[in-house]
Amino acid sequence: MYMVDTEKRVIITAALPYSEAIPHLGNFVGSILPADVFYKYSKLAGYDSIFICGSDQHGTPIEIRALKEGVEPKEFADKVHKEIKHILERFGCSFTYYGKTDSDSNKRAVYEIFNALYKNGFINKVDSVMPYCNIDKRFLTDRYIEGVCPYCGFEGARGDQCDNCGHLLNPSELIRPYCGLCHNNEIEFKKTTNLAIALDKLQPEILEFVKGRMGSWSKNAANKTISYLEQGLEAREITRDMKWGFEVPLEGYKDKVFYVWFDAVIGYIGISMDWSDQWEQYWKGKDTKLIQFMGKDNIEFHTMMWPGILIGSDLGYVLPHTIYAYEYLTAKGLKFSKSRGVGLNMGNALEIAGSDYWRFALMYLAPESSDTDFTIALFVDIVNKIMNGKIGNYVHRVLTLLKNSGLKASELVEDEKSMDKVAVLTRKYAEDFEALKMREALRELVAIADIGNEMISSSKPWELIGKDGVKQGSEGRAKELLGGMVSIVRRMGVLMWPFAPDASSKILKRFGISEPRLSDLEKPLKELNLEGLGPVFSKLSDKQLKELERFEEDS
RNA sequence: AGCGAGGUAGGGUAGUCUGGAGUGCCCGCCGGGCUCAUAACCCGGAGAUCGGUGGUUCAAAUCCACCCCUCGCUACCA
Repeated sequence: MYMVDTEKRVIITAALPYSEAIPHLGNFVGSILPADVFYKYSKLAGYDSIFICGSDQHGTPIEIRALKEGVEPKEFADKVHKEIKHILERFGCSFTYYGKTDSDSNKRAVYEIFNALYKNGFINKVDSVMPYCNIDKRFLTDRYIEGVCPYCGFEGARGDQCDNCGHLLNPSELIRPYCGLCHNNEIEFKKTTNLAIALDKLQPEILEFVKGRMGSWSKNAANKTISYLEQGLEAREITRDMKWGFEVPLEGYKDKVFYVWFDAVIGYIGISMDWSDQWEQYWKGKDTKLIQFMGKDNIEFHTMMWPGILIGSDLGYVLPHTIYAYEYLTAKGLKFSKSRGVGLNMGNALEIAGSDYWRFALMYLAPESSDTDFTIALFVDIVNKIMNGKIGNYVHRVLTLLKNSGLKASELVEDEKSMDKVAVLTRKYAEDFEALKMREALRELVAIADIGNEMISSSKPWELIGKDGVKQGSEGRAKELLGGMVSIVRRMGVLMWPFAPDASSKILKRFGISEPRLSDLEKPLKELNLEGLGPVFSKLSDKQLKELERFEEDS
């Protein structure tokens, strides 16, 4: 019935969270959550899919953060990695493997790819002059050199941008520059040579790749990429003068490390290597579809640089099939924060409400095509009205009716005709998913609940079924009505799994389903376990609301 | 400043590629119904100069031009 090619292998990835801090809800809904939801759908549909993600551990911010805390960067990054992994699991994410970029496997993958790029002639040397702090004995990235803004005279402008007037800056433009780390002014501009990937040489092949694939990309990713390509790509540096990272395996560059973006995108492969020996069947499989989710700030890395790396190294890895870049979930009137304790991050969100509530509400508002505001009022509405009122209440009232009727589920009759609308919505649900319109798919589920509730209202089953069973002579009618209603409960349980896995499992357990598949919907109803009936969802309590309000902006 | 995305009832969105009556959805609001269910559910209604101006067209939310506002990127944040 569902036109799914189960022979096809699928790799699903989400942009790797940077292991400096616990992601906030906006980060979560911008890549990992939709990726996880899509992965769960792919399992429902019967795809041979894997879901790969992990922590991005290198780069200057982590090195400096560790320095400040007086620990080794690796120790710091591994600690945060464990915290992120734990919180994502608590949010119901079912990664095939959640790894990290600072691993031996990823180092092997990076070296293999770098050596191939080098051999194939796509590695350039690039000379540049960079600020160097003679006290800290290190080169400073644009962010970590400060001084007076040449445009507005603001003291404390950073080398990349002035926070006061918004002007974009170069470090050399700063007046009276000083080191952003030790605040001394012993700055020297020194020459350094780094390695770069020759995206300019790879441009024709990247262009060809983009043209062939952009039909299945999100609009922002496709258009931005075309615009970049029209302007022409430049060589992009892949090494840095710092200690934390994978050292460059080339004579003359061994005191440098690979640039964090380079080993982060390759991390998708490196992390898969840590997962299983089967990794190659996926990454080098001819028919593998690579589907990648990310926030809009990550587009160019996935649409040009990453394909450029794969094309230039020519090692037989699959290129991205679908690139879906989410807009931002903004938090008007709410504090979304990455730093602990200050705002609503993934950790304290779970202390207020269970993961199902966040997953469902966030996907209901998922910023698929434009920035979307997340407010407490919206969250409360979605939980109380949609999840609790429509879906949870429907499940509960039908199962209660069934229990009161004393009828066995196996003797219920499903009236095909009354199920037509529901079947159409289920088909739309699958189509929405295939088109990555997951928010729409979730709305089909809500529409199914609407149909269920309407069926109950119009057929008035309480006239046939009392607390002590079905009224004399109404058994046939009761079996018909309950057949449709109960099968909708099962359907909602299955279709809800990607969005609210806990509640879904709770419902499906009654039907004896542990690994839901869309094909379960075609099976006749079996006996149900109606032990301990209770609400599937509940409304947010006053206590929960109070806790949420703590995260409202004071202004 | 350049490039990309977005601006649609009180709020949130779909529709825009491929022009055809302001067409749909969720919340809120108003009115009615129901009593199986969690003060839950169902039905009906009101509410929109489709960011602005100008243009093309028999016809524009949709196509073109210019302008305003929000977000992102601009190659050394990741």
